[in-house]
Amino acid sequence: MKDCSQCVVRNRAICAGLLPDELSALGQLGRKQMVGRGQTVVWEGEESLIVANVIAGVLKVSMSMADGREQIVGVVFPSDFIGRPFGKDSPYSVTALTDAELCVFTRSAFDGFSREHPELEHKLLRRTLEELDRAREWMLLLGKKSAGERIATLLLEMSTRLGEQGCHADINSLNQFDLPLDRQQIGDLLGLTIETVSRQLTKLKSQGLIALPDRKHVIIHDRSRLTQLAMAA
Amino acid sequence: MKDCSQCVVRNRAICAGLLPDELSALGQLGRKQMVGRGQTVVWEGEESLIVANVIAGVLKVSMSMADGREQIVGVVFPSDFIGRPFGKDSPYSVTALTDAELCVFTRSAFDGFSREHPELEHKLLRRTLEELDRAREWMLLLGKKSAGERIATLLLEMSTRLGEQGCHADINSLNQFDLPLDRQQIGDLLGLTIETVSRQLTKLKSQGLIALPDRKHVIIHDRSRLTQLAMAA
DNA sequence: CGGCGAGTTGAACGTAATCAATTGTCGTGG
DNA sequence: CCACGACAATTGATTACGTTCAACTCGCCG
Repeated sequence: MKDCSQCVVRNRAICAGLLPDELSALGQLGRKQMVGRGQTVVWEGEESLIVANVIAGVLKVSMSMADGREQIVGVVFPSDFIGRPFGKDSPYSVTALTDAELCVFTRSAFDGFSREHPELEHKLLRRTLEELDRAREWMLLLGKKSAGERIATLLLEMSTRLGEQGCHADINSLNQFDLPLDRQQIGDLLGLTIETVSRQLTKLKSQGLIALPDRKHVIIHDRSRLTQLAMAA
Repeated sequence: MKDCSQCVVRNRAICAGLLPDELSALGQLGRKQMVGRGQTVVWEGEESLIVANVIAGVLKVSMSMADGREQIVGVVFPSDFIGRPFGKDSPYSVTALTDAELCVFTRSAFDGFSREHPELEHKLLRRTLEELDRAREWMLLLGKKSAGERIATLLLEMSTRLGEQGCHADINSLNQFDLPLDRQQIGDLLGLTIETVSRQLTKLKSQGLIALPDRKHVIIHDRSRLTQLAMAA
């Protein structure tokens, strides 16, 4: 990779905070890679060969059962880190939900580099702790929330996480976004079927809390009521 | 704390691998604390004041909703690490399921120490990555598995995690253990009600796969069939 | 205009939740 | 040692939520 100093996620990814010479050394190890929507870059159960920073796009992290049932266990956005460092095999797959751009490292090179650069490991630790918090929050959703609560939670979560991306000229952009997931994927993320997802979305629409101009676009009209719905019956 | 060199979890906890002088410096910061069954040492939503290594006993990590619904998002055993470093508030509670013994640090002291000792942070990172793997595995369970599959998975998971504890003279100890959870807690961990937990256990018993001599004790008779049950319909 | 895939809507079903009653277990005190 | 009370667990009957199966609609592209 030529130059990290112009990277669009340089201030938010785990590379942030590295000294200039450290950054250029890391840059030598990485290469940019474009991945198309639907393309899988890490395979569940396979040897963990690569890790990467997400520069652009949205990807899903998923696990599946022998008979094909699939659970999405994470959604990653620009500046997030993907892959499983320090482990022989990857316990999950990573697949692009939109066209995406990655900054890819071989796992062995990254593992070695990070052991020699505590600041990088520290950033990675913080990120992993945050990811664990999110995973546990989602366990609460999957274990205890009703279908309606799940959908409301998803919309709010997507709103904030997509919102963290750019700096927003207007507040409205928080309440208006494109879902990077289709109905099946929403179901796989929430532990519901497409039919239930569809019905719950229709319900929210008919209650006037949201609008759905097209299949991907969401407009949140009543954020506070949606928040109430997300947290209690 | 006097002396880490005699600690029963010294080879397995994150302290393992520290140099002797590092270890004694860390030991100065920690103190042993006994906690009784049912006692909570970290509160969800409160300031994250302490972190700790588990020396003995079993504890649950849990999150709850405004109306009281509770989800257990983790179960921790001796040598495991608890608490939320590098974060103002703890997003979850930690409560003893059995009488337990902890090696407690103030979070601020631990945060500072670990930033100066990359080896410690590295161990913590590996552990956090493993915990994240487990959380995601559990998301698959909560999102996609049937009640029967969940119970089978739990029994196997408990068997192996309790088994990692001691070195076993005989193989049978893997197939025979005491559940540190009551039925309500099993329900809160699996996203089921006590009644469903009870019915599924009774079913496994009547099929001869397991025996339940008393409320806590479990004997696994047919491990392979239980494994099959845990993974597919 | 036709056909295909994604999404929505409807009807019937099934799994687990809920409500309710009973049994079992453990700790305490007679 | 047994009787008692309190709580945990089991079992049964009913309900409800989400799933499943199926038909239909919409938008898009050839």
